[in-house]
Amino acid sequence: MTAENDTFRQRVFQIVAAIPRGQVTTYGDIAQMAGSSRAARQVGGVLKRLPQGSRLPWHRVINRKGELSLQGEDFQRQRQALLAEDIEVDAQGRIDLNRFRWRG
DNA sequence: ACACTGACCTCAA
DNA sequence: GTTGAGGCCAGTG
Repeated sequence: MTAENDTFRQRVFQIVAAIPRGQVTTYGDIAQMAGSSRAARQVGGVLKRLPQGSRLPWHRVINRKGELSLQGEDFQRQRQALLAEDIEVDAQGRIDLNRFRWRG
């Protein structure tokens, strides 16, 4: 966590913070916006290790298939957070990207 | 510097 | 519709 290595993480923070309420985007898209188009996994890594108490809307980030990538209780929490902003998520965690995807 | 991990993605079958 | 293999590359220890 040196000064230089913070750039990717910082960009991810900034991009995720910019996702409007009621919309979602994908790990891959964030990676691309952050300037490293093939670092989709890293976006997940960054969000996984968010400091507790962060107000970043991490729940608005899903995978390319339009599904939540989390499991268990985390899955439930993300689903509730999305439903709370009127995003339609079925029991399988699927979302219609054509309707809720954020276009920057 | 090295080895390993993984909230991903693409493509092939 | 599914599954699996292979690649990707920023974190982590």
